[in-house]
Amino acid sequence: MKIGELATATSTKVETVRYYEKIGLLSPPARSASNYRSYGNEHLARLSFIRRARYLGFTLEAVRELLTLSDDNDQSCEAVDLIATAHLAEVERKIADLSALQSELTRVLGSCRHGTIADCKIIESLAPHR
Amino acid sequence: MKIGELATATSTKVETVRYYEKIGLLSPPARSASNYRSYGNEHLARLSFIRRARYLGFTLEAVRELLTLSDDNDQSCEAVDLIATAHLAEVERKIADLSALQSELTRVLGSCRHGTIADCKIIESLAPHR
DNA sequence: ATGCACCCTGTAGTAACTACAGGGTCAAGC
DNA sequence: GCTTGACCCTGTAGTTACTACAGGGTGCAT
Repeated sequence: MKIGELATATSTKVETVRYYEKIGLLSPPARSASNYRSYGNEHLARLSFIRRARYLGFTLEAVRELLTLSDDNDQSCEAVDLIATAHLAEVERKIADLSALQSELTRVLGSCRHGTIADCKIIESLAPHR
Repeated sequence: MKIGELATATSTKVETVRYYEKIGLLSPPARSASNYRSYGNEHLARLSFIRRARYLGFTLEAVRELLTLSDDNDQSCEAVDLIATAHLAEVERKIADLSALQSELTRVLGSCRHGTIADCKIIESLAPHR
């Protein structure tokens, strides 16, 4: 299959597929006589894996590790568990941060009396003279 | 005050202060005889504003708009309200996304039986053969 | 006079793509 | 037989918001 087909099959942009190849995440496929990339099903599976992991928010570095691990069927999946657990912790930290932000923004917005800038509470709370 | 003092007073790195000047967020200060930047209190106030807005997650582009608005005391603060409301919506969208992610990661992790990669549910759920 | 902390400019690196520019290839339709 | 359009190729530069040098100058204390 050609790069465009692989891309649409995995909801990826063509440029992104080439990018993954460039950084060594996707192995270089065979080439046609006219130098077009020619992918097989193993590429489709690997790219699907990458896209799903990315969708779950794993960094490309984490994806790289997960791919290496998934290639070795005999290894314990402890390492996989570790990566996923660390990622979950990170996600939970971000949620906590954003929730704090949400409260603060809500508070700031709630104080807006829709007057002029001169007595705008939003601007005021951005430049605390404390 | 010199750049280092301004930086520590606002918990900013010296490089970041120079960066803000380069992109036109902070006006170029006077220079000493030896070409050192020399800041006044208005710079301190402006940089504090920038840092607080950044801390609240506003993009530099939003900060730029907020600064322009805050310079015009007579304008209605409707525009400010709009920017902050849009940002709050964005924050809430991110929280929702991350919460969905959290559930999915928790689910994936919960299915791990700590065996070998061959039957690792985490890896499996990353490469769905559906 | 020598060390050290600070300052200067300018460039390149980070993550994960995305968007060209400037070309080549292939199949269909006239 | 020729053109049109959709696809493919490489390589480079842009995005966000900084951060990290490299290679120099300045100011003050010992």
